[in-house]
Amino acid sequence: APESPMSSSESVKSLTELVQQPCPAIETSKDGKSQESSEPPASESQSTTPLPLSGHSALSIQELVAMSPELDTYGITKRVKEVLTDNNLGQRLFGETILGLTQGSVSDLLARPKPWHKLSLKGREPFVRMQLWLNDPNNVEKLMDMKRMEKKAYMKRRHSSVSDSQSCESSSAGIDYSQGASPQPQHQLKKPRVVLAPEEKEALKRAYQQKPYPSPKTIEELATQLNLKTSTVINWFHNYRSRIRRELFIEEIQAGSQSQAGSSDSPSARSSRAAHSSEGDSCDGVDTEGPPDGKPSGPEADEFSNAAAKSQGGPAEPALEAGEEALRGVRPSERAEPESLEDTDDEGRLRAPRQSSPRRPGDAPETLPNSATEGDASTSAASTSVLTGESSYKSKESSEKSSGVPSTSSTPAAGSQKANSLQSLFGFSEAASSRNTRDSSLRKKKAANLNNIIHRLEKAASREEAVEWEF
DNA sequence: TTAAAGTCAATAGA
DNA sequence: TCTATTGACTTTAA
Repeated sequence: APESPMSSSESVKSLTELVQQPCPAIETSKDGKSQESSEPPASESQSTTPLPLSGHSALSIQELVAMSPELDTYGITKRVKEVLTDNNLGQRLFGETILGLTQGSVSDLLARPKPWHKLSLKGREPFVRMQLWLNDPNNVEKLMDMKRMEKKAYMKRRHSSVSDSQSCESSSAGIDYSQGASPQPQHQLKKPRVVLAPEEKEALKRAYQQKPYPSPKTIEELATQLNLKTSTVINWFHNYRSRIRRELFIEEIQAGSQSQAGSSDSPSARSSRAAHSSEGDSCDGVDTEGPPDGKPSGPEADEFSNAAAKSQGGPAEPALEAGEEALRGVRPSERAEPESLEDTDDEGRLRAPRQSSPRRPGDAPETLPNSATEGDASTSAASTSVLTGESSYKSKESSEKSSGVPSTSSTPAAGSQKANSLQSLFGFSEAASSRNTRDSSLRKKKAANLNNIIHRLEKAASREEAVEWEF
């Protein structure tokens, strides 16, 4: 792969400046950086990928990351996207050669960058690499070269394979994933990807709205009713929570950047209600960023759950419990194989439409997803509510959150601090988002924080451990 | 142990 | 082809 190590000595200092240019990439004089000087020093940290790392070799990427000043992740990704598109460079190439990430990861990263302070050391690495790359005056050129080389290699392979078998020596670009492993017994080892049907997703989202952190029991119920593996449901919740969270991050950033105008009203002052953008219900979930220390933020149970509870008469939780109760009987253990139940679906409980998906292999036959156990239809009042959904959406507003929660972080004190840092980082103030659309999401954030606190409290309580809460 | 964070990699769409 | 999405897996923290 290409290398462009800069003289280590300089790297240290230049790095800081390097890494912090917020603006137009490049321009940094061609000076020291970017000269392909040393290269062998594979460097100490083995873990580090032998990527270009634009210059420098004495320092491992981790070290660079560690000493890197705060970076504007959003700005960086924005610039990277520009440069890539302007030069017709693909994410795959960029990701593999510059970041050491796959295309999908790059796409995700560029589309939904998390704010610097929310990133772990590991998570900051790609951003530092991007910044270094942006500052490399020859960045585009190098990538273009890579592209050419790849193409050449591809052609070569193409030809040779024609006559002969296939000597896949991939391009020097390093695209050859050495999938060592066993060549032949590789068949069935791969299990097909599970693809959740829209209805299933909907059901899960609804469940999430009611309970972002479902109990194992609830998870079991969901899995059973949707005829999914428990692990799939668990994974789904994990993924959804984290994705919702990121969604929020960028929403905030964008809100801030576009509403520079206004406002300084405290987040809590929010009032107008606005419809929430996101697709249908999905995004609602909105969690929030958690406390500075990376705490998770709360689920957003807020609007929906509350609303649901209210509209349906009855607190969501209780209802849920009831539902669980009702569903009891379903074995919460291994359900690797879906026990498809013969029982049909009662009224529309949650329908897990089988047909549409390529579904998992060992999956159960076609029957419809069961409704929980038998008597269920009604029994699971809660589950019904959870799964059927209706309830929730509607009356979202019924409850105006108690406003007391300090935005963004679970602790007021920390909250303000955080707000500040956010502002400086992204140039916006939370307050700014008080505008309509953003409004609701911020409200949700607050609610999320509340929920988060509650969640943690419950957790602590269940453990009977002493926890110090600073609110 | 649990949840979050970070990624991979399959796959859907354009 | 390329990018976006997303279920699953791995690593890291608490």
